[in-house]
Amino acid sequence: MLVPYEHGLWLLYSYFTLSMNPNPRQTQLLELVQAQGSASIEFLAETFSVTLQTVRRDVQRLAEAGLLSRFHGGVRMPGSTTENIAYRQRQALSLDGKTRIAKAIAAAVPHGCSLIMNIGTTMETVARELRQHRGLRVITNNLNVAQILSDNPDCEVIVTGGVVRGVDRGIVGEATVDFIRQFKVDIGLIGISGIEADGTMRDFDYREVKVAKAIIEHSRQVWLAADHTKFNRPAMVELAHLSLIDRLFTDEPPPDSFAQLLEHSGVECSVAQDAPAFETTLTLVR
Amino acid sequence: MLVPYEHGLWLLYSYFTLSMNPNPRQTQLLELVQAQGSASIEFLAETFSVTLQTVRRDVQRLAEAGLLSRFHGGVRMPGSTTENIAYRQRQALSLDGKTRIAKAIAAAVPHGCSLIMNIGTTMETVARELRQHRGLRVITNNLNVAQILSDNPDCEVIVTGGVVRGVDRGIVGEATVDFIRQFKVDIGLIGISGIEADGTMRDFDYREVKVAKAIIEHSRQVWLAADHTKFNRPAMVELAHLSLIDRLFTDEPPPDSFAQLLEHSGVECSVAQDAPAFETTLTLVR
DNA sequence: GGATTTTTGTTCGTATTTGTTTTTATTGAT
DNA sequence: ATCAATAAAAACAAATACGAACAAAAATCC
Repeated sequence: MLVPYEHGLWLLYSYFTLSMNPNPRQTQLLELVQAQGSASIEFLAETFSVTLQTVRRDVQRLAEAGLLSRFHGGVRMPGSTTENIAYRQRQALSLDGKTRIAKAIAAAVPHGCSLIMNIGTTMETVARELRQHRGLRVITNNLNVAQILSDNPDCEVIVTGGVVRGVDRGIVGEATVDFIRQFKVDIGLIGISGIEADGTMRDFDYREVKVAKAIIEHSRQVWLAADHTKFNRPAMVELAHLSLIDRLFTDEPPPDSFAQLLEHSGVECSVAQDAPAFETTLTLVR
Repeated sequence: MLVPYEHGLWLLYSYFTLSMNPNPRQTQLLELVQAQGSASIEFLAETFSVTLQTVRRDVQRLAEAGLLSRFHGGVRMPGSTTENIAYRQRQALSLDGKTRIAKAIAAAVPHGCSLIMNIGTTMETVARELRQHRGLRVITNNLNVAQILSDNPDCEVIVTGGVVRGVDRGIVGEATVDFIRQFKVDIGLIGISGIEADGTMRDFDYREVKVAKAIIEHSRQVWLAADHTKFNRPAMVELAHLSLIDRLFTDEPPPDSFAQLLEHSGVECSVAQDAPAFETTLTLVR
């Protein structure tokens, strides 16, 4: 089953293969790998007194079921590094557009103001661009943003409390929403998963939507960061209508239908298009 | 290779080229660079007993995936060039002792229990050792700990809300204390700046002391991690007396005066001595 | 018991990784 | 600017690991 994720990436969810009936040896193998962290195929074959081929078959099935990850020569525990890697890689995708948006936002943010920033790779890029700003006060539910900005000694970083989501190091949940409600900041910066043709902003995670709503309520101005892939991209959970947004930052001119909509909704749209020469050298194209 | 022409197609393509399956060596290389901040190609080649070319290949892939940045002659952590050098160096300081303590603590922590961990380089090392644990629930005011443990998909990480301190990415302040007061966990793990001869634990930051006090109050057991440099080390703010501690983990037998004191205070003292930390981390695959 | 399905072992062509050598690129100092 | 020293990339070869196809063994079903 193909499920849209972000930036046009598709995740392959195979529910049927995910459920498997492991035999005793496979169960033991799994436990052994969990105990040791990783193991080579050869070691496993010797341990269970079977052929390399048999171990490979076991390992293949267990890996298909997502119970462990394999590498050339052996297997290791799933998740840990790889999930994070996937996220980092996603961050590297269309980095050029994100960086342009981020630079535009950073240029528009005055020194010494207060911000709220939510999750998403775009926000992390913005954080990177804000490292040179002076006297900022930033509230965020994104651990990566917090980490990046805490490098800036002249920036007060406040993180919301709550449960950390492993995939993107975002903090979601009631505690986060309650925390945000304590403040009223100059600018709320939000990233988003998709904007529909009628101007409805949507996201995939309802908990993150709650956070975003709280941010909108507790910011004097709301700025939206959305690269061109976000236009007309479907997402499940309704967040709010575009009219609640003050400014929109994007990397390419939005489709005509949106242009009218933005004007009608009183949204000031900034298109960060042509990158300066030095930026293009950073383009990640291989 | 090719600049995106049809967007979705390029994304899919780059997703596959960028995705990598790190083998244990690559994972450890990454961890080593993360721990030390940077490393030379030559050092890495010697550490892992492989050719310079092999390291270069590993490094190239990791760099392509955006997991580290390379420079002529070596690699460093990606992104933030303003890495907090002083703190990283402190972490590298007596890393061996810290790792031994961390391994001992990790071995003593049962699967599936709840923890609170406070700030300090030792706690980060403990977090690293806890990545393979299952079913943990960890509350921390240390963003680095949160980051490390959020790699573990089977670990619920809860960060306290509040102002992030730039030097060590610790979160201090009233909000943190209030947050901790909501919980009661199995084990409270605390690191500390110094223990005086009379058994008084002290720290440099009064706000962190408040956090530590809250942790002691809201943990069923309190374990203290303190390497040998902490004994008789003066610090300003009084935290508590040793008698509130249940277990002490250290890397060298404490001075005689402390041995009696510990016995008298009912503290179980575990000395994690000569365990070649580096070797064990490098022999994951057999 | 015999037929059928599943699992395991064997062989072989292919792919991946690693080391070696050669060529090209960077760096720092004349 | 030029040159030597060093690092990185490219090209190739050897070793090793992987997957597919098929045969043998074991388990399951009637």
